[in-house]
Amino acid sequence: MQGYDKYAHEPFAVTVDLAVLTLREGALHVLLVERGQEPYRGHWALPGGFLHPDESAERAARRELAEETGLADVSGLHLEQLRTYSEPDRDPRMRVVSVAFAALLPDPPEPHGGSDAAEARWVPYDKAGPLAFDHDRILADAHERVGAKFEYTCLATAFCPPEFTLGELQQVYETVWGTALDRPNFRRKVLATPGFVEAVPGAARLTGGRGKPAAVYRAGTATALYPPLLRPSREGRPA
Amino acid sequence: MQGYDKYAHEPFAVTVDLAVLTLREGALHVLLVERGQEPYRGHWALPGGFLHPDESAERAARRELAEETGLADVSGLHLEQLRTYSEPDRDPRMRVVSVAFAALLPDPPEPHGGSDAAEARWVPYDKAGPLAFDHDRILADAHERVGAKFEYTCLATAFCPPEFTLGELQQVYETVWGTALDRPNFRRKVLATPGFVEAVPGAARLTGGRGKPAAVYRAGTATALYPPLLRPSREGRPA
DNA sequence: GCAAAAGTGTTTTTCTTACACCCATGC
DNA sequence: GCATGGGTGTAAGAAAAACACTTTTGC
Repeated sequence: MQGYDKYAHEPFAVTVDLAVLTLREGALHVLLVERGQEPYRGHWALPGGFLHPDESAERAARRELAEETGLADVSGLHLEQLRTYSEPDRDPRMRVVSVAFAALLPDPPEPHGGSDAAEARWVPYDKAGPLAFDHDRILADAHERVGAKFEYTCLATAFCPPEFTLGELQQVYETVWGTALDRPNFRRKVLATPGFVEAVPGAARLTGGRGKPAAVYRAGTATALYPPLLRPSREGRPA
Repeated sequence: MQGYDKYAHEPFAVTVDLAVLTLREGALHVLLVERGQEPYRGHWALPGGFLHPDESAERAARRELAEETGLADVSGLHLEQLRTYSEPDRDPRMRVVSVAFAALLPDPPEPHGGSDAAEARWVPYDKAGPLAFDHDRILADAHERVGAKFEYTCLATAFCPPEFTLGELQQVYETVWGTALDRPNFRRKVLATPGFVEAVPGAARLTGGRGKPAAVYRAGTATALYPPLLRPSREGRPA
């Protein structure tokens, strides 16, 4: 941090990139925008943009998220800084350092209409083809991070609407992890963690058209999950 | 990522800040430098510096680490990106976005002599008084991150020299977590995880002057630790 | 009645925890 | 001998995993 003047005149552009994840019809989706200019014109990319002079990366991410999704109320949504991508050649035109975030939304908040000219769209995670820049890696990192945090935090409720059933919460886990979970054990685990969910007294909802109506819950106040709820598959888990 | 020109002329300075941690005489230490100029002249701060035009934040962090510690071989050392601090007012003079890293060294690699003019010194973690800028927070975040990663990765060996005993490895855990662990259980856990440590065949070392010589181990190839080795205290654990 | 989804119970196994105890060394 | 640190054994408890079974709804 000493030697301010030395390289102070080698400025960098600083951007945020957003991996906005949601669940639609039981599948993980990501918000992508189609690039309207070079480089990568016509390719899909993660939404994002430059930091304004007076805002932090977190604020910039929230602003971009609001702009891209058309949502005015993004205050309560989960936004998590992933890491910063700074390879010198990650943008062919100029030196761009990008602070990446993962954002979690309950269901499609709206089909969204971005304020930017470029088209934006929810795309199934698996079909989010080759993206522009290093966005494939950012997206993969976001998925991995979210999956890992599901193990030891109550983050999964961020994918759920204000009121949800345990079956829906379990589907969130199963979709993000890509594995099936045992329902009885999942129930017990969630209910045994104080503050993970809290029951909505009278409510009950019919989920699949058939079957017994399910009890309705709200997200609790707890953030940590102890003991953790570990993913079944050990293979291919990064450090 | 669209709209390159919009704010492209509001450049930011980009720096790296390093929370370099090591264990000396059973206590966690952090590498600090004394600032030779305003602001915070005379205060202690985390080492760091500006990104060069052609290097990534990771490379810059490694370069600064080598410069500050006087170590030529910092290639194998553990360097982990923490997060990026970008509050607009974090530096009173100009807009500086800083990518923070945590670095783990086995013992003092040397008393180190920095190439920079400012004095650098190992300081006990607890006595790392109020630091310049937001470095107190960065340091606390680094400690928390390292402690958390000890639970589910084999990271602790990064604090150990190439050859170490299980008692020494246990001390690493105890020092970073600030809690005592049960020796028999710790042993079993470590040895039950394939690839965490591997025995050095003939070797044995006398650790405390007295007592039975301990078997010597090397770091294994595994990175993940499954099942995890969870910290005993659940209180005050962040999300 | 049947299928589908929610919810309960139980058993087995695995992991954690808390100890008691033995071994090898320096003094 | 005895203090010190390394290493082994074991039994109780907690948690995870597997799976059988009941309940309530729509058709």
